[in-house]
Amino acid sequence: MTTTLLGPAADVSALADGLRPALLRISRQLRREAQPLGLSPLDATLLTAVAKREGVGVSELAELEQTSRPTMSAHIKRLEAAGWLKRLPPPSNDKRRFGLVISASGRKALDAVRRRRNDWLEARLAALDPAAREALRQALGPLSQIAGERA
Amino acid sequence: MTTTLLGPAADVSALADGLRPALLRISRQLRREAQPLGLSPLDATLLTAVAKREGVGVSELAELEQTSRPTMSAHIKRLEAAGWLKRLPPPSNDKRRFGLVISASGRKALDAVRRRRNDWLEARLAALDPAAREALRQALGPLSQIAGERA
DNA sequence: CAAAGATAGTTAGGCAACCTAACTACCCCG
DNA sequence: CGGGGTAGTTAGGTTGCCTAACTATCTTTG
Repeated sequence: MTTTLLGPAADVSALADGLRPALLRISRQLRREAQPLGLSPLDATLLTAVAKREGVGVSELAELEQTSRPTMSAHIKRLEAAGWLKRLPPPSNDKRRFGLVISASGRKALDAVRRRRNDWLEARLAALDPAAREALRQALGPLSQIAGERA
Repeated sequence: MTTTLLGPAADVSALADGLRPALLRISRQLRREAQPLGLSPLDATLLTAVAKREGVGVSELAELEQTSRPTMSAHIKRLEAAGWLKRLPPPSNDKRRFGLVISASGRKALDAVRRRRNDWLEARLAALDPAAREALRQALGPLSQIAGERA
């Protein structure tokens, strides 16, 4: 608790300094594990997001995932080419936008990834003792908040 | 606690599924904030690592930071060009390796970044309520462990 | 109701951080 | 002193991200 003597600002600063390298390193590993025959962590995240909001549009999804529209457009193109999601013609009468939905094979790929236990992050989590995992579970809310995740 | 009914494996799996998107999104933001006139989060992390182990070599640093040697080599080159660190001639008699040390201006840049409070992560942390920050503080150890950080 | 402006999505061009393979230069051991 | 290992770099490619600029389609409004 020595840090609190310096006031909340120093406290936050120290926490940020501790979190930054850990987060950078973890995400490096996370992005690295592109299973040759499965979904990358990013793909899985995007498919999950689409599954959660069937019929979402590219722009809306970009905003949810906090990327630019062109970036999301490219991801969608890739995922569509892989057959993991489909574009439905306009849900409204607006001919500019499509509704994105996960395809049957996308859902299958997602389930397969979830069933398989050879994932880097899962392996790391499994290696921790239960108290450490509980601490992470408690931190999940705040982390999501920092990430700016909306329902 | 419903998840625990499915056993520890499902538990870990659910935690991983929750953490993955949050971590990916946070790191996206983190990597984005390249302050035009200061250190990027990556640069700050690397300089700190070098400062913590004066005289470290490129390979050793690569291993510590969990990147390939060429990747680290390139970072070092960039940081050296920016004047933030220096290579000392061999600390031993081994002419293959150099000892890396942070320069005066590197240390100054690091201090300046720490003093400035306009950092993305710090701002996000400051916006959380104290309990959430405490949860993150508790999670810092486990996160560092996942990241494979060594002393 | 047509022109002007706003919005959905794409294309084009670039950058940063990563990787593997292959190379140079050096060390050390038998 | 020759051969195998190690430190570091070079070369070449991938991924994920960005901004600017464009097309096509609404929507507003004078």
